[in-house]
Amino acid sequence: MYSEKEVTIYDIAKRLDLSATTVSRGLKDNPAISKKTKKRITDVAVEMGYRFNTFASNLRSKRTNTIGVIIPRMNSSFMSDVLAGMEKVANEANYNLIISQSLESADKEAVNIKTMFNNRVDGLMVSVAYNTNGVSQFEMLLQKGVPVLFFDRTLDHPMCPGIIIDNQKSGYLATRHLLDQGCKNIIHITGNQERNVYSERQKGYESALAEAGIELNKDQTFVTMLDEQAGIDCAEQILKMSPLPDGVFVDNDNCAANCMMKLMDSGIKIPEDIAFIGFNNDPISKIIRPALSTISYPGVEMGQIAARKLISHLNGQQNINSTNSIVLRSELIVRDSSLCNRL
Amino acid sequence: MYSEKEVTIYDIAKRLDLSATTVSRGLKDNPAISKKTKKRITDVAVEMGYRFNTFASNLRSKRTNTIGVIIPRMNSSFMSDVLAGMEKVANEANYNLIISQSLESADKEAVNIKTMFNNRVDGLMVSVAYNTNGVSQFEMLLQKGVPVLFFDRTLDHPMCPGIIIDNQKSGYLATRHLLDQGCKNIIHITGNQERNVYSERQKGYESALAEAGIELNKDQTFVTMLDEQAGIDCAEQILKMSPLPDGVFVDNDNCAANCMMKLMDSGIKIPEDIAFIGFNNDPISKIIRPALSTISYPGVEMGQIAARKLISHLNGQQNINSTNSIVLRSELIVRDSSLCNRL
DNA sequence: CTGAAAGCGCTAACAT
DNA sequence: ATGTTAGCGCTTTCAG
Repeated sequence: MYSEKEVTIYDIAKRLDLSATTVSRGLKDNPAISKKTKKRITDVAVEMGYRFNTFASNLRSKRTNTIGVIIPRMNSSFMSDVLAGMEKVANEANYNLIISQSLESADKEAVNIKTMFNNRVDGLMVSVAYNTNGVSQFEMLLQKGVPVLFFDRTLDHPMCPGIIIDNQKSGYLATRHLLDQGCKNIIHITGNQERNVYSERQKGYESALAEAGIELNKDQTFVTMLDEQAGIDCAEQILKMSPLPDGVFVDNDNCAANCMMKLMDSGIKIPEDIAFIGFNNDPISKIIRPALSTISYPGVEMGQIAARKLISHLNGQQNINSTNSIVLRSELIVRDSSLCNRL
Repeated sequence: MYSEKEVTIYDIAKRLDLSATTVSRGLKDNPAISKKTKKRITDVAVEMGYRFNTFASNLRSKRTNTIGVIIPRMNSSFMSDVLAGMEKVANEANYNLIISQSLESADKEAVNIKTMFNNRVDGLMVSVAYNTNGVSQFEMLLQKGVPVLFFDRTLDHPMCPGIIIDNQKSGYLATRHLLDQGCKNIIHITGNQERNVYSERQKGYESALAEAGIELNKDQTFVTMLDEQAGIDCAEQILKMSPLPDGVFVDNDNCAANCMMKLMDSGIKIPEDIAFIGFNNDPISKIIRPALSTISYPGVEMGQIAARKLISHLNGQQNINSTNSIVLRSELIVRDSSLCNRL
């Protein structure tokens, strides 16, 4: 595989007439080594083209300084923000990140967990797939003392904290905003109710309706995959409804945008006929016309907090198990798609 | 760190009164082991809670079965497709992927390359950052015989093939399409001309203008970061131009969409006043109104081909150095944003 | 501040 | 079809 022979700390040691131990320490800013020796070591290391062997180190020290991350997909601006936040904190604390996608499949997620397990990650941060069922797949990690932390889409487990937003309140705020605009017949396009993020938002939707004295109608909650196709399909369903709804709350901006455009292409006026609000504050919400009202939540911060929490546990500064969940702030952003003012 | 003591192949060997070698082979589908023994081994392994130690294996075998991927960002639908393609091929060939983002920074990219190097990736696939300069940062890998392959945003190096589309032709097609619609005063919003993807598209733009007998005007080429802000900034610049351009070709759909919306917000009619065409066939191009004409290119396929190429080299089936580049098909997609028909 | 010795868990090479 | 031996390159432990 490799054309040149690898340089080891023994080669450096021989050259400098030192022991391998000293070289190892010198390469690592160990305080027991004098500045002078340290400099000689690093200089020769560079000169000889030495590269650190992570495997030997990990094998010996039984620590990998690696944190695993499993997410449904990386192609959303929210996830991209989360990862950026995690990476920053991890890098600063000298941890590497291994990132893998479940592509919304519980099976693929289970494989990813296993791979992370075999790769001996020091800890794991997960936002679970659409159809994940139960938490048993994490037991092997927990039994070996590998901490697991959930963010955004969480599971309930006494050992695993979750970093979340208040989805119920956000769902309430979104629905309440439509009600305040005079909507009386509001659809909620949501996802698998096993996922906290969607069931909580549904609860918020329901409580806002209840507060306004509007009876809950099960046909007005659409459980979907929340992808582009779902947006289009929902639009078609909505067009068949009679009377038409006068407001739509969608748990994902991308899905909302697709739904909205399809309706507009069919002659529906937004927000005059139907008011819209999405979720995530994805860049797309600012670009479409009418601009999409939405709920904003802080991806970068969520990633940073998750990583910080996990790393402080790994470093023994703070036990993760004492935390149940950390709730971040979310915010209603009003744009044209919901400003119908029917009152 | 770990609460239980790790089970090794020696533990399994002792329990079954076999040698560690046999256990190692049995765990690996080595044909030299009888089915019966194999089954006994795997059963006991599961029972004892054995987990394979990647580090010991890598240390000994000097192979990691890991391929590194460095990309500018993962938050685009194109990159997401590329990664999905790579992951599929890699998984099937029993390779793992380590993915990292340069966030368009050459410095961060250099750090990533170093990390990949230390992690002893068997090979590396890279789409370079916006401002990457030269190829020297890859030399350390190449010197150790680690193959490097570029995709989409490539660098010129005799040892490193590139998987690309014909950017010049695509730029030509986009510009030519605007010309065919009767545009005579066409802006090209592009990126760093050191990047093949942008300089080639610029060449295509220039050749289409030349063919139409239109003189090239340097002020009509905007070199930008091609992000959302750039789209807005360009719109502001365009509004100050006199006469206004009648066509805009943008090297990125997201930037194009932002530019277009800003212009429309300022009263410009698209495509009547200014025709627009983007690049990438990002989902956003289908959602905005008018729908954005664009150039489509196959992300999943690009990822698959890149991974296949690299892996067949690693497996010794095909030498990578004999290939200079592989060019995939790209395609003009006409939507409403460019249908002005001024002829 | 530095060193000697041992061993992390696996697999390659060479037996049998 | 299975076993023996040795060693991958590092860090830990104990000793100076």
